[in-house]
Amino acid sequence: MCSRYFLDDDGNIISYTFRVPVDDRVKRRYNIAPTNVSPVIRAAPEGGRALAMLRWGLVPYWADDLKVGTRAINARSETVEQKPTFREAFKTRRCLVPATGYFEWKGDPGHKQPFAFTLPDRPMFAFAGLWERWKPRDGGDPVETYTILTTEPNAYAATIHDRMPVILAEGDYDRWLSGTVAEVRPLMRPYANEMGARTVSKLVGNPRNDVPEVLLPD
DNA sequence: CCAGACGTTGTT
DNA sequence: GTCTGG
DNA sequence: CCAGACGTTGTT
DNA sequence: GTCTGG
Repeated sequence: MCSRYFLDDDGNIISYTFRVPVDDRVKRRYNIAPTNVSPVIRAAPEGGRALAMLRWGLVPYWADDLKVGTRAINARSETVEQKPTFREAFKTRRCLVPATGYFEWKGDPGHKQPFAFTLPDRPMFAFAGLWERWKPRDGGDPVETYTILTTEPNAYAATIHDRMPVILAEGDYDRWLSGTVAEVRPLMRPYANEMGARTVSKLVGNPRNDVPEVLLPD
């Protein structure tokens, strides 16, 4: 399971834009890749929820550098409570990761075909995520990062891949953000409703290669 | 004891 | 920070 | 987009 | 400096 993307109203892949807090430039992306700063939703200290821009790839607070995060883009829900990298975040720093779809690849190495997954009844939805705050040893600005939980695939996802991201029901958002460990544990399960998957160009998601903005026909 | 890992997936 | 392996 | 690599051989 | 990988 890897990158997510955003669609327009017609279901075509589009770039999405957001303002980077650091320099206020407008960044345009076709796809979210590991290490990209991208939107997540957390419980706000003052109550309610807050959108924030975090870097994809969780870096635990005790890490020596950011490199650890490039490998922690996903966390297995089956082991998240035991793994040193994730267990503290799982207790108190959960987040929602918004998306309109995600890519998955299938096939032999060198001939892998990418597929775009969507939820027919939910134009936008949320993955279950965790976040962390890492402080550089040299006293630089803290860096906030996140990861996406994975689980076993449902019948749809299983046709393409052996894992899938944890997709939350809308009614479970608050529970995921603020519930106890016992309350959120049962939420980490395969998505129960219908999903769609379409083949897309192998160049999708890579802006450097003039990414086509439209899904290819089935 | 101390050094080293701490993770998931397997594409472009 | 904490666990594991040597 | 941006961080990171940029390379090959292989025994003291 | 430029290409690649995430």
